[in-house]
Amino acid sequence: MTHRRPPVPVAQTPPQGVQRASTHGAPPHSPRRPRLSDVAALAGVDTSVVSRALNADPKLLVRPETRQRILDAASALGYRPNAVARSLRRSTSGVYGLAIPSFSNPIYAEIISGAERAATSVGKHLLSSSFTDAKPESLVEVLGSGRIDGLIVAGTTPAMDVLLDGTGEPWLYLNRRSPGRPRHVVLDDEGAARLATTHLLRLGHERIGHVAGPEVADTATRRRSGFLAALRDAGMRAAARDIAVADYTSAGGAEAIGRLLATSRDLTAVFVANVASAVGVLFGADRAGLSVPGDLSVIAIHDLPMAEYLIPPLTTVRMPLFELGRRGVDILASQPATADVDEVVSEPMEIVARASTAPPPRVGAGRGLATRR
Amino acid sequence: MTHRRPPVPVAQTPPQGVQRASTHGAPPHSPRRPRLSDVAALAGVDTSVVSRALNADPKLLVRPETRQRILDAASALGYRPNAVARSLRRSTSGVYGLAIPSFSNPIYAEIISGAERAATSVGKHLLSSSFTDAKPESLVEVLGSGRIDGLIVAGTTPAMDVLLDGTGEPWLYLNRRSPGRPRHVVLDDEGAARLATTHLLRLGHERIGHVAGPEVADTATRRRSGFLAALRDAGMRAAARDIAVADYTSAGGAEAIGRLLATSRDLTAVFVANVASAVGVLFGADRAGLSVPGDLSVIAIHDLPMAEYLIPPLTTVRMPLFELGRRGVDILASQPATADVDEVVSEPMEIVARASTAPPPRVGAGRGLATRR
DNA sequence: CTGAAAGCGCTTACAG
DNA sequence: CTGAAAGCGCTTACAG
Repeated sequence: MTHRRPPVPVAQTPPQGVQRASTHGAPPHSPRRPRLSDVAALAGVDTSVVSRALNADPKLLVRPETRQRILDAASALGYRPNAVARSLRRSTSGVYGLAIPSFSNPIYAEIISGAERAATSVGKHLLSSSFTDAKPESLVEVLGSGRIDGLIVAGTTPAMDVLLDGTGEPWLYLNRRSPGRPRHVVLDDEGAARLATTHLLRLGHERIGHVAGPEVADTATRRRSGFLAALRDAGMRAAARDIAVADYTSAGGAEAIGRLLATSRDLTAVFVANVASAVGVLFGADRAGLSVPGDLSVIAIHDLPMAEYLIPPLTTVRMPLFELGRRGVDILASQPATADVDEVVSEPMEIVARASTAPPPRVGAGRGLATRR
Repeated sequence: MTHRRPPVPVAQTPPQGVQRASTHGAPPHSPRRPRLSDVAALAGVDTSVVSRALNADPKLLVRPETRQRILDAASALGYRPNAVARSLRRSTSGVYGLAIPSFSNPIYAEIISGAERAATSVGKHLLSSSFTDAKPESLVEVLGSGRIDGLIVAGTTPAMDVLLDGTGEPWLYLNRRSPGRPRHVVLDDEGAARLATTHLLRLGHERIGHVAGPEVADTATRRRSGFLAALRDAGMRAAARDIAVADYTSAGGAEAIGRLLATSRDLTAVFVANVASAVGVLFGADRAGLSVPGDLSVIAIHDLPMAEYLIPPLTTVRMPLFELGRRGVDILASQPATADVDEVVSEPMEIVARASTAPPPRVGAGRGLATRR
């Protein structure tokens, strides 16, 4: 029987009772959880044979009837191996960890989903945690504690690659580059931004603004670069006032589009760095009396189930987030902790064209600039 | 794994090599992870003393200088206790698990956040997992494996309370009632629905519809009850055709409001079972040519950061989700696995009044039925 | 074919 | 004040 004690912090020690009363002669109908030795006793064999039989060790030569006796005994007792003991012995836990800043950003949902799928397919568990409360050191501590076999860190956080390296265990940044030795898988955010911007250019837009993500986010930097590069390739350039920095939230997006419209009144389209901001942009445009896409086209990075039901439905660039999570786990499982990893997920990104983008208003038609001035 | 064998007592002191070894060719020599015995050897004391010193065992009487030597040795070696060995010995892992159907539903983000906070404050970790891929049995297996000290199950899933009970470990349903012996903490979904409906009644609405959640969801049932009860209290009743069952998604919400408007043309308000559906309802109303709230008021359960930036901003009932997660962990930590738990989170719910609700259109004014068909 | 033994890295009652 | 010893529940090389 497992002893339930009051939760204690690391330092402790109420002088609790003995773990288990006596060494031998466990009561037959004890509520104690069955162990390997209970199965062995019931089957009349050694624990080592039980272990190998239950683990289907191919090197175990055992009489079919003995094997059956073992399996019967295990199921009669409801035996479930103690994963902790196994982990200690094998020095591998069968668990990968994934850490993100917060679960409230919906893009992580898809990443986790891909990571869980990959973990399942390599026979591991994936357990996730946010570190809003926990300091980065606590993540390092978990990775170094033997509890998990590897850690994926997604999203913007204080850099901790050096600390993580100190554990000797494999870890990986997802969609964020590691400053020191390369240990990351990223999406082609620059390409996605190019794709989005090019979509607007092809529709005929010539004055395109950008609602950017926060400066600290690596993804924001790459998306801004892609935006600028696409304009450059088209022989255009963006003025500094055509870019408003926001923070990947709806509130920030609403505020940023307000600034943009105030300073760059002739914009006919805006490329928004993420979908949450874009919700705010749609709102801000509406509040400013602009019709989307009649007066202003809006496109954003990342798709969401909800995007299709915004007013108007939002054109987005769908990114291979699921695949990103999957690759993360695959690499953890297949590459040594010391290997350099610098990979871009190759799955295609695609424009999900919805109603928020359209050709620019013809000059002189519709609201026209007058509306804004 | 050669690193397990060599008991060579070489004067190994160098703290972990943390340098960015340019791993080209020769794999960098990864020093074996320091164990308790390494610290003991360096400090010149027994492992048992080290253990007690590092764990700040109050019963340990040790000379200050010895204690300091131990702490110095531990930090010189970069010693990090092996949590697996500790778990095996203490038969407690210091980890709680939380399982949900999917991370893509944003309400879980807040629940997880509360649960993580509570776990931190009782000195435990909280690790989360979805079981979209994994079968319920795999959850049971994790709970029964000694890896975690308790499990919280949130959201609609196949019932597995009997299986969970079989592990002897504590578990808890969150916002979902257990069919057998009570082991759940819920929100007052019925009260929230009453609150929302009453809000509409107070605005003067007399024809109120309901976009419900899926029949299988316990929360959906409770919200529908609250809706009906509030109407009843006001001396009204809802016809069956005033309720459209959806599935907690935007797509379902859009579809449901379409059905509702087709059959109950005189509705002036709709109570939507969750916020994702409400996004679809706003969309569907707009598509049907109705203005919100001019023609139709919309209110939904659960608040979201995005709700404020929908068009129009959505009136919601904010639920104490954070507190729900927190209570879950608190109970896991404080109640025995055998205790009955049947609790409603007592923190207040509140109406977040935004622009999607208003008094009903005056008869003869506004769109009128003609607009609809 | 099956068993005995060592040991994974800790913690803790007990002895001195 | 500090150490020796047992043991948490497994796995696995080795022996018979």
